[in-house]
Amino acid sequence: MTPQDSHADTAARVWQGMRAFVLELYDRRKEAGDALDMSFVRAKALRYVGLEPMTMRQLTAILATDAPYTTVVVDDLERRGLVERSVHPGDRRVKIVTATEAGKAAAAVVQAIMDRPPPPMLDLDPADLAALERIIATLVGESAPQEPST
Amino acid sequence: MTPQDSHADTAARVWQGMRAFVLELYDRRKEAGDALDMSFVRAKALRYVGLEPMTMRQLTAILATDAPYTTVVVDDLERRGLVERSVHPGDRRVKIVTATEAGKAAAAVVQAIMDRPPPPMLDLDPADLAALERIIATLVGESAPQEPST
DNA sequence: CTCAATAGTTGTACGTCTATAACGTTTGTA
DNA sequence: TACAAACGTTATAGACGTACAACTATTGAG
Repeated sequence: MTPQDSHADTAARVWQGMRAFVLELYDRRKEAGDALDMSFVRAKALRYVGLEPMTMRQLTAILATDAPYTTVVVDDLERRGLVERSVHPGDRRVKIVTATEAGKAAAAVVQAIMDRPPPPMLDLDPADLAALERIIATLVGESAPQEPST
Repeated sequence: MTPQDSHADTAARVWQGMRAFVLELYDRRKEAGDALDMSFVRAKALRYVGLEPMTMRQLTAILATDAPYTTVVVDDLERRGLVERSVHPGDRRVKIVTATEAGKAAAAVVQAIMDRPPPPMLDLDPADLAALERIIATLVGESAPQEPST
């Protein structure tokens, strides 16, 4: 907060702090992968499929990869008995990926690791946490459309 | 905010929202790499070396990789004329990596891309932004020690 | 001086992810 | 019926990152 501190300067500083908090101090991606002995992309795929069955195409979009790699990932998860493929009733071209019971359990493990709030966040006093919740909701809500592509 | 909403539940929800904001909506790592036509790890290395010269060992710690890969990364940056190696005066085992002028310029590009605040953050009203700055400072400040290793 | 420890490099192997082309199957349309 | 489009798979090549072993040069302690 220097004398000439502009709104944009403050925003930049806040953004840097938030990035450091999420990416440097409490990035759980490695931990999630290690817990299931698989790469993070596979764990991420399983996490989403565990929430609800989806098509290969939808999964490809979530993983932000291409179709062939999604095949590889789902092949691997299927070999581990964590997901199953079935044909979409009504369009036999489409495959639906569903988590097995074991898959849902593993997905829940990933979810728990990712969602576990960092200690400093738990240490916030209730008023600050409530304020933060409201502001984060604003940020995320306003971001429905992805960032304009570069 | 359900009737039985606990502090921990709220924190978990806020954490998820913050993660989504940083990692899903405004992850700039790919953009940074593309801008310099190099992998993100190289861009990250350059960004830090651009701030201040450091030893290979320090750079290895920042990149969270091992020494051999740091050698590969610095070799590449050196081949591009973006950094230079020099011997540490006082300990000839140690090499100091310094950004050239071109390297500093490229580092600034990366820095600018990473630090550019997302539009929704700029759209916050000043009071909310100030509150957010204070809370983020608390979170990051309290996080000096890394998360207890798994 | 001797020797263990440190910093960095070289080489190798592997898992992971990206990207592209080609293919079979199925669908919907002309 | 013929044909273009969509969905998923197979195959391949290559960049990227991780991990480990072995090596040189240098330093500092005994």
